[in-house]
Amino acid sequence: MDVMLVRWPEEDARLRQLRETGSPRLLLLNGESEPPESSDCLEDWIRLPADDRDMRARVARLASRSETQQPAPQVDGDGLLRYRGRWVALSPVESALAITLVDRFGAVVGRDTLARRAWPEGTPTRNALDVHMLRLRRRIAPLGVEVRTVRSRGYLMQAAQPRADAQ
Amino acid sequence: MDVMLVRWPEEDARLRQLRETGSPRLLLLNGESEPPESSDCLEDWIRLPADDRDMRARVARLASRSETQQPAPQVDGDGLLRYRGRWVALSPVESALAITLVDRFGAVVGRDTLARRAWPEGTPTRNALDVHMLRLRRRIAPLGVEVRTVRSRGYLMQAAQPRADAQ
DNA sequence: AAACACCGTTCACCGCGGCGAAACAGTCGC
DNA sequence: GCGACTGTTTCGCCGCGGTGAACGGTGTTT
Repeated sequence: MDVMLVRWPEEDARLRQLRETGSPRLLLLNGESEPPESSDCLEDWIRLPADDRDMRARVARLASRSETQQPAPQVDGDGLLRYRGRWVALSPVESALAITLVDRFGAVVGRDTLARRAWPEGTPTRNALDVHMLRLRRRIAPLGVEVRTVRSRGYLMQAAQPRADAQ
Repeated sequence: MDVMLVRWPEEDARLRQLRETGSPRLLLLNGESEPPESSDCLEDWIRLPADDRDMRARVARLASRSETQQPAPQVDGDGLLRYRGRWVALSPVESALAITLVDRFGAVVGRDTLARRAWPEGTPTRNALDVHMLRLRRRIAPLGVEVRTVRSRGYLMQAAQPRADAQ
């Protein structure tokens, strides 16, 4: 993942967004600004004007860290979906769906596969899966994970992409 | 844990030792030295001569990281729950519950497990556990420790986190 | 182009049960 | 007797699973 450069404190809004999505970021401090207090391992800062080698070294270090971080969420035995140090509790049905999606993280999982995992005895209604996918989406959104629809194919879980219409 | 200051590259031997033990460390680069390549979250560096605020900020960040990476409280033989240098006294029942939760710090512990530890002879009532969990929560809150409910699965003890619903 | 079927999203609602929380009461130790 | 500890009752919220319905986009048929 690319390391984002953020002017600080000018681009505070952008910084918050990057923190949400867990993107590695290097803050470029202007003049006499106080360094930020975050202890996040994917955040670093440097004071301008900066030596070019120093900046490259810090960018490289952030990039290395973001690579060694496990990119896929995990669902533990207690129905907790963990991602980047945070977690949310899932309901039993949501767990079954999430386990299947995490298992093929980044790839499409068919609706029939999901339905069989969630209801081995048979799907209740046509709508049931959709509703539970909606609930799962909202539940995991705060973690920066999203479920995308692939029409007539199924669903795909991935790290949340920054919204294009973000304002 | 205290952050160690290391002159670099002069004190290279000492740096290796600190890396071995996992101590948080700040490298003080002399003149034109190349920055080190470690991506360890408990290692940082700064080029001399350095602004005093900048150095304090980096030391504080390393200290914060080293603390949050070993966040498990302890319950001693006298029913004292200790965390980050502070403590609170627990009642016998609360101790039994806290010991079980600390043992699986950060993971879910089932209600039945907790009930068996607290009352080996048999649980008094359904609600007894709830009430004691409520009391334990209030007791340990001042230390920055919280017990989260995972519905229909059990309870989970962890370092108190800023409320996620505040936005 | 208009009509249509298909697919997926979202909302409102219901029944059930787990859990939170307050209030009260009993017990024990100092 | 006072305070800490424990257990019980009661009330009520809210999470969960399921259902029906309204809405909208898409591709196909006429």
